[in-house]
Amino acid sequence: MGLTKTEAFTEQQNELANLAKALGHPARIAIIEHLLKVNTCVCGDLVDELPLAQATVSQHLRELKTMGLIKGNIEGTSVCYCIDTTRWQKVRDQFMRLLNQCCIPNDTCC
Amino acid sequence: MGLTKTEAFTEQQNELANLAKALGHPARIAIIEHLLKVNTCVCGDLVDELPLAQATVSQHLRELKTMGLIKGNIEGTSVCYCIDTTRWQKVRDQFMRLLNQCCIPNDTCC
DNA sequence: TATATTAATCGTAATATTGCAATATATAAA
DNA sequence: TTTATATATTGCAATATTACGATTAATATA
Repeated sequence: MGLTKTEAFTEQQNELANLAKALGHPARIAIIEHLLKVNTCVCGDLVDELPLAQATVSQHLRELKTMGLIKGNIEGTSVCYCIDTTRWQKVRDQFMRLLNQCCIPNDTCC
Repeated sequence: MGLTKTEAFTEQQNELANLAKALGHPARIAIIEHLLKVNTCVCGDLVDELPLAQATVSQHLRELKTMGLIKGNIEGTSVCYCIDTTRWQKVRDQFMRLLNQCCIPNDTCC
C-alpha cells in the first residue's frame, strides 16, 4: 500500500486531484504567485526568492512543469519560466466546476 | 527532511497549499463531489460509493474535516456528513484569488 | 442484557514526498 | 581551451501518505 488506487476513480477526478496535489505545497504556491506577479522570470530569481536550496526549487519547478502549469525556456545559461496561460485557464475551469457547485445550506443535517 | 518548511512561507500560502493538498487525492475529490450532489449523506453511503475499505474512507473524511471542508453529525449509530457551506465559499475565494490572476500571454519568453 | 450496526482509531506495510549535498550538463566568458 | 555560471539530476535520509485488517467505542435493537 501507500499507493493511490488511481484506477478506481474517473479520469477527471484523478486529473483534478493531481492538479490540486501540484498546488499542495507552499513553495509551489509561492512559485506560481511570483510568476503571476512578474509574468516571466529566470530560475535563479526563484531560487533567490525562496528559502530553499537550488536543488529543491528545481524539483518543485519540475513538478509544476510535469502538470503543465508552467513552461521553461532555455535562454543562454539560464532558464526562463512562466505560467502556461492557456493551460492555466483550463485548470481554473476545472477547479471552478467543483468550487462553484455550492450546495444549498442544509438544515437536514450539520 | 521530508518535512515541509512551513515557517518559511506566509500563512496564506500555507493555508492554500493545505487546502489544495486536502483536495489532492481522487477519493477526497469523489467524496466532495458526492456530497455536493446529494447535499447530505451518511458515512456508510460513502463507504459503499467508494472502492476503498471503511478505515480508509474514514481517514479521508478526517482529513477533509480537519481542513474544515466538511462537517459530520452523529445521528444514532451513523454519522451524517455534509459540506461546510460557509467555509466552502471562503475556500472557493482563496482558490479564485490565485486562479483568476491570469497573467498576460507573454511573448517575452515561453 | 446480549447482540448487531456504524464509524473511529490503532498498528503496520508499502510507497511517496521533501530537502539537500554532490555531481553532471550545458552554455557563456575569459 | 579553461573557467565561471546556471540548472538539472542523482542519491540519500527523514518524514508523510495511502491503504487495510483488527480493534474499539457507542448506540440501537432483539
